[in-house]
Amino acid sequence: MIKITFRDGSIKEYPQGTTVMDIARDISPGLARNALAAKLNGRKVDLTVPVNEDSSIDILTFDSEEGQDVYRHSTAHIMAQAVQRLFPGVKFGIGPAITDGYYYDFDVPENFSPEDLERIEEEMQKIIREDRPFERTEVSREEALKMFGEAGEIYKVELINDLPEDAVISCYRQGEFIDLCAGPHVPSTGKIKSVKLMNLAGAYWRGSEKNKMLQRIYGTSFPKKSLLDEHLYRIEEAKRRDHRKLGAELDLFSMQDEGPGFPFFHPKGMVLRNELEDFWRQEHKKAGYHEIRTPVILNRSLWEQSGHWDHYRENMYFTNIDDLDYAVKPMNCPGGILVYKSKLHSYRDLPIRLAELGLVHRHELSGALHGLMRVRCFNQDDAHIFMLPSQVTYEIIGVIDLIDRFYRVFGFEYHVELSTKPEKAMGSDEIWEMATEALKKALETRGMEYKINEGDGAFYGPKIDFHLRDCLGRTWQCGTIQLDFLMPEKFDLNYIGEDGQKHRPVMIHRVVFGSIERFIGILIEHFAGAFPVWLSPVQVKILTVTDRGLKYAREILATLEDNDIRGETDGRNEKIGYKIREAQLEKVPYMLVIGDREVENRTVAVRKRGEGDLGARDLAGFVETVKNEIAGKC
RNA sequence: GCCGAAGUAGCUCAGUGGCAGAGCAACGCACUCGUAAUGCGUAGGCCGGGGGUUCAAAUCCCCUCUUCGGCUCCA
Repeated sequence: MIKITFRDGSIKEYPQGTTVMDIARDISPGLARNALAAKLNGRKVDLTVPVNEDSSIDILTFDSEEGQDVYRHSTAHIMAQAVQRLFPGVKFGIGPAITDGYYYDFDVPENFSPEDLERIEEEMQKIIREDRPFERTEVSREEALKMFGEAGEIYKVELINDLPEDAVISCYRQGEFIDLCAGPHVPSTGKIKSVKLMNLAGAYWRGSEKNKMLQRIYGTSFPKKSLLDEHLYRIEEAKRRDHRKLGAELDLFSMQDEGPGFPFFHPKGMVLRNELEDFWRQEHKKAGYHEIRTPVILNRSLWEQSGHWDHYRENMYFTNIDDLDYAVKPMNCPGGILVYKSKLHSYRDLPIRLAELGLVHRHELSGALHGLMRVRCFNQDDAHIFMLPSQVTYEIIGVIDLIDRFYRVFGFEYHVELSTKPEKAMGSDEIWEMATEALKKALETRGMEYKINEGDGAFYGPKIDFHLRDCLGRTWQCGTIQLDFLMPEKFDLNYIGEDGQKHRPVMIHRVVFGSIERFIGILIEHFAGAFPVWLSPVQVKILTVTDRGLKYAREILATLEDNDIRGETDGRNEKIGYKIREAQLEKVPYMLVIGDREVENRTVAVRKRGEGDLGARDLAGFVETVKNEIAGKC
């Protein structure tokens, strides 16, 4: 007998050689039905493996991410099989599970069409109905190379050759289809219920543009139709909230052919933007920052000195003035540094926190542009903190607190990642080590959990990234804190210490919103355009029932304006239902319906977005309510 | 930048070689109306741009720009 330890810590005995499936069946028929694969002593395995020694077992179902991965990966194999049936001679790339689905890369002479996807999906249904078992075989490297080599599977051969010496090479077969695969897989193709092919895209073999472009088909699958429907609904919802669509509908901003990647902000977009910036200025003033503004175009020599010329040139724009080379700034730091250097500093002055809503330009690949989320010019809510080495941890914690305060106001949750030295980096390993440790220490002092991203830092220093989560569960990188021991060196920054000697300050680069443009894009999608009152371009819309209400409507508007409430009047000759519908589509938080009754009683009939008709009340009380909501950033 | 798709009225879209269309929006007129679309009428187009094929091009071919979906990159 062998002892099996379950996830909950309970232990049970089984005869040696009992399969994982048998064990699942023994626990409950329901679990056996839902079981997809298992983790045996932490290693993912098929349900068919026999257990020969005391082990811990975790049965994987669709409820866990790992279970979903197995499920989707098996679906990817089914898709590959379908493609092989319909397109003989296809060569296979890779076909992993990804968040919410899977993909498989194919090398086919002709590009797939949307109709092909339908055919492939139908063929997949057929394979599922055939309920073919997934069978695992382990082969030697030679056998594997021979098998895939003879089949002309050049990509698989490349993969096999790149496997480490000691790797166990396994293949999975379902029916006539066999694929190189580490597994595990669901027991049989019939286990897959609802499949859907989502879209089609080109993708380079191994992600390198030096390699051949393969055809990638994305798909997803779920054990229940209702789950698939829910997923499709979420995608629809994301589409419905697309900031590019809402941005046009709500007249916030536009993109023009004359400036690809350079957004145009319209009056209503500017209201939103200015609210964000006002809030930002208030908070930064409170946190001890001083605002500066530095030029957009600066001399080449500055960029050579900062290292951007060597490390960032491909993303920069250049110009020539009076026969001298200039660059359009892609970052604000050199400008901030020049401000610091413009006078002598005492250790008593430090830390100096210089904030700048700086307009930067970066040459992004044309294919990467995406609404406000990926643009070629944007405003960073930047700041550079110059400090004593002894102040580093305290300052970093201060920035973390500031960022935390901001995200709470918008109702965003977030997580933190720490990025370390990249390949293209300046400076010695020792400096990087020191800077990275300082960031870790700040995170740990504040008791924050974090994930490490090896090699993902900026070229001048390691960084902490803040990833916020929107209401659809998507994450966006916004805030970052980057520690920099290098720029102070390059620019020979110093301060006069207690000893009267020059010393080198340490520098932090940090942003909270990241890019104002992108943050606005995120807000649009997060709120589906229905902004909280304090951010709404129009906070109150006054709707007259007949033109007898016009005079009173103007009085109301004046009162709103006196109270710093953004109002608008709709006095057109239209039915009230029509005006309400329009204001509703504009997502205005409050409407005031003004008919004869209101004119007579000097009241306003309030209609609130999302709640409907709230009835009549006096104007002063309504103004108070709205003012309080604005002040409370509701 | 690369692969694929698309670009027709302000918006959403129809129009596959023979007179450029619809709905919504806009404008005009009538209706003075109570919580998500009143009716009638009018106007609106270099069919993204350039070149070519053709008696004839929104439509076929070439180039180019932009957008969209990906790859890649990142705030």
